[in-house]
Amino acid sequence: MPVERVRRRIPEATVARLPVYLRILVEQAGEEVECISSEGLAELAGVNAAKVRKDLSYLGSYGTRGVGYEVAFLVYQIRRELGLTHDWPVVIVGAGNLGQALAGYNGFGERGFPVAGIVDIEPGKVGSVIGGVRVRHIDDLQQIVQSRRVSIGVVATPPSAAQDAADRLVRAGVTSILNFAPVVLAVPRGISVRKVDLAVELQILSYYEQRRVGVGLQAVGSNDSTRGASA
Amino acid sequence: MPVERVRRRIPEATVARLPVYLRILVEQAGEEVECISSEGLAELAGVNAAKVRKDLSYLGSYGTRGVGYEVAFLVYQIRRELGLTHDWPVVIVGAGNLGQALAGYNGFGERGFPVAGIVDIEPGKVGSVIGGVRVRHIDDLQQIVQSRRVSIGVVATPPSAAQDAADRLVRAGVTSILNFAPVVLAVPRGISVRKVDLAVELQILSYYEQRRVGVGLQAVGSNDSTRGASA
DNA sequence: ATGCAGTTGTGCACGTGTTCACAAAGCGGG
DNA sequence: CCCGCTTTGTGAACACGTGCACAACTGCAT
Ligand SMILES: NC(=O)c1ccc[n+]([C@@H]2O[C@H](COP(=O)([O-])OP(=O)(O)OC[C@H]3O[C@@H](n4cnc5c(N)ncnc54)[C@H](O)[C@@H]3O)[C@@H](O)[C@H]2O)c1
Ligand SMILES: NC(=O)c1ccc[n+]([C@@H]2O[C@H](COP(=O)([O-])OP(=O)(O)OC[C@H]3O[C@@H](n4cnc5c(N)ncnc54)[C@H](O)[C@@H]3O)[C@@H](O)[C@H]2O)c1
Repeated sequence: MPVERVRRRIPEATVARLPVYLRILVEQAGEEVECISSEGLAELAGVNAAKVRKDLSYLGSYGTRGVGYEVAFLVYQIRRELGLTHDWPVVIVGAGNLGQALAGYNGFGERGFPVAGIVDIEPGKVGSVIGGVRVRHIDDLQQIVQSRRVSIGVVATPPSAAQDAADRLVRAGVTSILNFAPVVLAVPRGISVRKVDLAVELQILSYYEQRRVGVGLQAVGSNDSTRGASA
Repeated sequence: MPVERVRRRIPEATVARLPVYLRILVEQAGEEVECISSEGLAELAGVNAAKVRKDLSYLGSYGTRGVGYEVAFLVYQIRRELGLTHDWPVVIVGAGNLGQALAGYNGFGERGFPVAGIVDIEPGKVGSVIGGVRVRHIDDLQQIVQSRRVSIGVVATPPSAAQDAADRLVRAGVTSILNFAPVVLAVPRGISVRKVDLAVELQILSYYEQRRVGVGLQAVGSNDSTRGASA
């Protein structure tokens, strides 16, 4: 039979949870667990079991009634759906405090996002080696992106330079951006942007902290991570 | 008239956007802008104008029809609502790559989240000074939390130690946790947890990147940052 | 005064996401 | 081979979030 090609669109909320399931499943596989129920996975992911089943049902009917899901197979399916069947090299712009921490972090490469390069505008930063990658000048950005076929860029510059960094990334050919600078980036249509803003996170905590007058009565919230990606 | 005390509950999605508005408004105030319309603010925040108005309406009716919102006043109101009228000292657990980057980052203190302390379990790490803060042993955690009245803790340990770090934070008296480790933390009811997971962000980008077969037709998505806080 | 241009605040309809509840289906034991 | 136990997959109801559209209101010009 022909491989199904009309990929169903997966709800954004589900896309944001699949990586969490994936990590848990990989961990379970490492512990020789071969099969897991939606209930079990839900427990480990801190979400509702029905949600797990519905999420997984977007991938296809890969469970076995009365039994559960085969861990290894699910891992494969989620990887495939998330596009993790091959590596996605990333380029980091800004070799400061944060950029260095990111470049020196092995977790990225391990998860299929090797650091193809890190660039900075400051000549003084160029040349030093972080996590096995040499810092290069930002003028080399396009060359790095094209030669290494990079489609994901990380912005780790000061806020004032973030838009410039994003512009350069887009011009160099990057189509997805992960932004750590606390600014709203303007990008052309079709470019995906996701933002990680620690100050915002803290301020949200502050809000709930401040309301902690009576008892903790807030909804369990389940840490979903729904944010818009892509434009 | 008595000051209104029955605080309306603000929708989570709105709470997540208020910090963004706040930052923009503070910036505008710095540029001598005294008044801004929902349209103008929406443009800068990259969202719909009606959404801005609805969000702000949860704070009260602080706009002037035909004119807009007074920037300074809005800043004050959002700060008040988010509980940013006073500082929230934070304690960082794990003085590794990331913990050091965080401790050395001034942006936190500037935004009202001074680093009250950073602790590690490794005796070798204890004693060094990062961003003006001396790394202390994790056994001092409770003392730091209580003497400095810390209610927010940051987990920056390896994944395997994250649950332990969270447990210690809770035992020490912290009621909100910002977790950088890629694990789902279990915490008692009433403790707020927010997670920042870079690998998840990259995997979400990967999903949309992979689907980029035809044209970029995905919804604009607007970067909201809605995640569950608190348990 | 009155009119007009501009902008807010919100009712309403719509779309998305969550959860319940249950029929359908697999499995193992007798 | 059938029965009862278990768990999936999903329809339907509900909750939540978004955006349109417009009445209500402000301030200014005449
Ligand atoms: N350090 C943290 O823990 C932390 C936490 C939260 C957010 N952030 C945000 O991350 C960003 C980076 O923070 P940081 O602490 O690494 O800052 P940093 O000042 O240490 O580093 C910024 C680097 O970017 C480089 N740069 C400046 N303009 C550039 C340009 N146009 N192109 C390329 N490179 C350029 C600078 O030379 C510098 O090396 C900031 O926006 C900050 O607000 C950092
Ligand atoms: N470095 C990054 O850029 C980055 C990016 C994304 C996610 N993360 C995550 O952030 C976390 C920290 O990363 P890192 O690169 O700083 O790791 P790291 O290994 O450099 O630092 C971890 C630190 O935690 C300390 N520690 C270990 N167990 C502890 C315990 N029980 N109590 C207190 N301290 C303990 C260690 O001594 C070490 O100093 C990890 O979970 C990692 O997955 C890091």
